[in-house]
Amino acid sequence: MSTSPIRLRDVALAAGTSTKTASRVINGDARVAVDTRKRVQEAVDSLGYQVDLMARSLRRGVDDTVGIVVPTIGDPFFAKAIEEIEQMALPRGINILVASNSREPHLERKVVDGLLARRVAGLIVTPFSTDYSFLERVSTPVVFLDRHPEGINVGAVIVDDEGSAHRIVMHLASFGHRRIALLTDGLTVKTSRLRREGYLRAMGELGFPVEVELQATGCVDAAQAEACTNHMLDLPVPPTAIFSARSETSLGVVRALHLRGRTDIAFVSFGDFATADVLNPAVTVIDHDPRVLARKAMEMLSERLDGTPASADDFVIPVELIARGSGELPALRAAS
Amino acid sequence: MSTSPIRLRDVALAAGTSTKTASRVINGDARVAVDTRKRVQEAVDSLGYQVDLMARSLRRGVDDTVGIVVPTIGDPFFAKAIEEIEQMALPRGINILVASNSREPHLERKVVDGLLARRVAGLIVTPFSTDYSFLERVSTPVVFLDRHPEGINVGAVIVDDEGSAHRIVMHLASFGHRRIALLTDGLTVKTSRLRREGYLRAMGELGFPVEVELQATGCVDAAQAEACTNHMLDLPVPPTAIFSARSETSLGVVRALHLRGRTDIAFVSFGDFATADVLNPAVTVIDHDPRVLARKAMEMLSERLDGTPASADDFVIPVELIARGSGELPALRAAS
DNA sequence: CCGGTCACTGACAACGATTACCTGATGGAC
DNA sequence: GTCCATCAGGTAATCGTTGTCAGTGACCGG
Repeated sequence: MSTSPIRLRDVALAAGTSTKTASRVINGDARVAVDTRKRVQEAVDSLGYQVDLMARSLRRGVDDTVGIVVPTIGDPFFAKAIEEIEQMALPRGINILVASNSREPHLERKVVDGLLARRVAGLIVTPFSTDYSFLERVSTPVVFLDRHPEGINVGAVIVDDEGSAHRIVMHLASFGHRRIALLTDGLTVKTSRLRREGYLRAMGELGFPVEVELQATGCVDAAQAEACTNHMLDLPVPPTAIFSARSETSLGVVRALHLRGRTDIAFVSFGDFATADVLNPAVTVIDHDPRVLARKAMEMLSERLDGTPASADDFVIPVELIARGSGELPALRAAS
Repeated sequence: MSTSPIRLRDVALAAGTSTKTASRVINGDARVAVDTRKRVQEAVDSLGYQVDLMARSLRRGVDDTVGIVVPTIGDPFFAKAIEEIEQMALPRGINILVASNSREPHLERKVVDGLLARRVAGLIVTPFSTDYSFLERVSTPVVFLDRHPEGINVGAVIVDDEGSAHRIVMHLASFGHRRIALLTDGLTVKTSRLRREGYLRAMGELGFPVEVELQATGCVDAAQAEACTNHMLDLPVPPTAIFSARSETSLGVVRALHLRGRTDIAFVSFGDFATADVLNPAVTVIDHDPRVLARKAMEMLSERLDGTPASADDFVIPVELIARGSGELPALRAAS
């Protein structure tokens, strides 16, 4: 059976002090006589006292937690980001509340509100597609991760989506490709839009025709990406190169290319994934490390939690193009 | 700037009732007159009132949260499990607190205590290697995930580790393999021990020699697994088949085999991974779906939260051997 | 020897919601 | 017409901790 919980007053009683003094010891207040501190400390140890964080948080007005909102927790990208944040929070005694908006715009607001009702000390959010201006009324510090939100101007940690996408297309073009296909998540997602813009700009600059049939802009998961890839390969004139704008969709593309034995088609992925360098050919990617983004986001949030004046500027993480082979395949079957 | 927060008394004032009545409405108490209820409801809506969950939890004694403890959040296996739990918790208005023990036995207790201090309603824990008997003094419902803990007899959702490992070895043996290598995580991890036991039992039953050099029992991550695999391939008489006891280590094995062009070596992975069916040869795995485990764990926890008498029995999830090719490669280079 | 710091300590209220207990009505049964 | 059950709703206590403020000696300079 459960032992009755030990409260601060039990400690105070055992130590022969007031609860206030016991509280002071627990919170490391210097103004406590050495022997009093020792008595309280002993009482704490022998009774096995643990602060009731619920009560503390109510009294203090904030909870020592950071809320994290991502579209899907299971996505390795976000899972790694969450891990990084948790690792940084742990030593500070901060716990993390994880919530997903399940890629549902109508849930985003609710999920964030739920976290705020818990009085989280701070929030790290990967916006999906909601207008986040409602956060302006809130005093809780927020940092956005991977995407800049709509309707509000606060700090976000991002990468140069548009520029990197542009670079990928240029890279493929330098190997002779003209028919370059694009696979993205739905365009309500800001990163998808930006990456597509980079693609379009590059195609325009190169003077390549931009064909609708080479753009699959609604691949929410690997399965859909696989289907879209298959569809493209069945076109009368299929693409000679594919640019997948997300790791998750890349898995689908890889699956389609390998199952159909079309590994002669060039391929670049925006975002690395586990076996990218083991496949044959190994997959060329834009490095897009969630840990790096997460670390920076948590640093920014920590500053705000410590009351440091918050710059609302975005922080852009540099990325790298890692050429592994699949992105350097020549366009053998000459451009149409 | 931030609007002053709306409290229950503001709602009560606006609705012309006492806070108690407002509270009743919010908590769906039937004993409230229809029009009173309506007035309160309107006040809530127009003021945008949100319950302060901190205060509510203090009063109630428990918080509507479920704590999850895993070794590493970034591991896709656990990430998927967490996702599943979150999905189930969301509609019940339950938030989840995620913490990792970072594979550090000395952190396990601390992390769990931290969650308990938060008065979580329940816990789902994947134990690493600590004695969990301290949980017996606690009244918080706990369900263990993937591994049965030491020192305590409560419900756990697991798979038949020993039996499945045994099956894998038998499978490989049926294709002529005798020199079957084993790669596991550290043996302080219970699943590793059990899978190794299954391996040893099968080898014994088959009358195959069990060689120390064919057992790498400390592969904590993919990189180490890769190194161990390379080491084994360099043996005078290398193995003809490899059994990796964990998805994470499988990635390392795959990497080594592919980079060295030794895809003629048979391979079976305990646990599926993203590109397993795309590789050449596609990787044979024991299906070990984190979502299925997580769903069952959350169901068990929900029952306990609802006060249903808790059976402390383990629940064993059935698994399947998915033959994809790599596990069915014959032992061409005849057993020594 | 006195006013003034300084170091330490405790009583009390408050955080915001819920719960135990209580008060008046209302209404139907007898 | 009386009485009890039932319903609506209010009052005050409470959850466990911490901030505010007051207070007690001890010690110091003058």
